[in-house]
Amino acid sequence: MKPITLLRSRKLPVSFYERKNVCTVARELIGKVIVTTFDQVFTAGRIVETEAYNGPADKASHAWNGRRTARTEVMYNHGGVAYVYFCYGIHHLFNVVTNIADTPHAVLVRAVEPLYGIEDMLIRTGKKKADHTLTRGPGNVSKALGIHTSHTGTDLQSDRLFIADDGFAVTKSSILATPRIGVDYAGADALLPYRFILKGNPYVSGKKSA
DNA sequence: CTGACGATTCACT
DNA sequence: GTGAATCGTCAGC
Repeated sequence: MKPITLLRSRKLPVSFYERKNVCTVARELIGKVIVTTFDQVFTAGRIVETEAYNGPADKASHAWNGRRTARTEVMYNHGGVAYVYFCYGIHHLFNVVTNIADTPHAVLVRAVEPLYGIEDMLIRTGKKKADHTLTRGPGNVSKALGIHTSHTGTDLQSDRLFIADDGFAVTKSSILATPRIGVDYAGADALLPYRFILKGNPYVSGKKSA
């Protein structure tokens, strides 16, 4: 079976995303495969780094204190849709909405390990060779996979953008929880261990994977 | 309408 | 380690 066909048959169900603990979803997304087929180009990568954003209670979240604006409206969907937004005038960041409708939780995908379509990722990013910087960091992930802010609100049961379980085994001890990156403004919430990484994977962003 | 700034990245010192 | 790039979003007037 072709990889794309196999992956399409193993999409994570809506029930995976609708669970109420956003950290559980963020942790379990480690090792799963994110797939895009925009413009007939098939690219996929294994998720090796995520961050959880715990809705109204989380000062680092766009939905902190119940903020609800045109941009964040997508987060109030039920779990299992994409939330993509534009940052620093340059970068598109890809998130997965979790929990039930009206509870604006989300998981940011910060890094993946390229699996398919590496040539196309090089074209999209303008890089010359496929090293660990290709899909390290949330801006690069979106760029390599061709994800754009226009994809915000996309249902992850779609064939064009989804996440699948290809059977890759991740042991609990190989996942590490650390504080999140770039959220110093969030005060005490910046210290919460809401970032999950696959220990030792070269695509994980930041300095040493501690 | 205006201004300040960000869930970042990359080139350069 | 430091700073520029670059523009949509949002709070405040």
